[in-house]
Amino acid sequence: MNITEVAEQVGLPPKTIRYYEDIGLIRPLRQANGYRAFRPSDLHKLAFLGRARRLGFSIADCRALLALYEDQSRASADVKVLASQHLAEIAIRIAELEAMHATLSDLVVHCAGDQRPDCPILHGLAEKP
Amino acid sequence: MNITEVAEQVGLPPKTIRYYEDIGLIRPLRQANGYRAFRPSDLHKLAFLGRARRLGFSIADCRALLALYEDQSRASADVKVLASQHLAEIAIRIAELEAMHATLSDLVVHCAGDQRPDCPILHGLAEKP
DNA sequence: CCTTGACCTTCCAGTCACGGGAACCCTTAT
DNA sequence: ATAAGGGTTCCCGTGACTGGAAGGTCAAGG
Repeated sequence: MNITEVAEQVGLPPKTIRYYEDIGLIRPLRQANGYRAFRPSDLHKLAFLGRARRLGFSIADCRALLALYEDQSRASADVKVLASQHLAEIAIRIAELEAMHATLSDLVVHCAGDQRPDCPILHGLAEKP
Repeated sequence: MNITEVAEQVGLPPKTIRYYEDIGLIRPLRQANGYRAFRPSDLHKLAFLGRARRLGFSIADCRALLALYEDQSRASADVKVLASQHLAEIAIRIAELEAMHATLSDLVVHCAGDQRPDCPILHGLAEKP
């Protein structure tokens, strides 16, 4: 199975798969012609990585999660700590974005949006503390 | 007024101020010794930029907003379009993060977080569609 | 006058997680 | 034999800075 087909199966671009090999997240074998030879375990890891990335985990987190995934003697507590920290970061980012949204929404609502130059949005950006 | 004091007044690091000059957002004058000479208008622009950035506008957006801010014959409609688009992007990012949060939260809740290796979080990352 | 320390300057490298594109090799079909 | 469509490596660019090195400037103290 060549890289493009693997890419389709796991839902990651070929470039990303090569990059993941570069940084040591996967270590596929090689065929005689130099092409990568992906084992089922490589496919599983890639799919795992794809799902973790889609949940917003950083590459560093993914590396740690993958190590836990591979380690049959892991403690689920270790996984839960990682995931909980990430969950907290997501919550913070949501709160920050909601604050931005509220402030900007306020400004936008009060802007006439016509041909006149007077604009509460620019006023807000220029003058508020 | 030297760059550090300006930085404190407008709430941006000196490095960022130099960077903003680099990319042409501000054009402070120079003193005889080569130090930057900031006019009040430079301070206003920097404060404006700081607030726009804190609302999540990209540098490209900030450049456009600054141009509108400087243009006395602008139409507030142009500002409103920019701000509304950004608002929509913020909303999308919030939705994405909330989806991640919901999924991950589900996984975390079902994880015992003890010394045993069995972990629903890893199961979820490994097996779900 | 000299030095010290705290400024300022420019420039280069690194961040994060890839994506684009060049230059070249391999396989398959015509 | 060649053309199309894989694959490979390698290098550069992204956004918005941040850190750090090398060197110029300034005010105060001995």
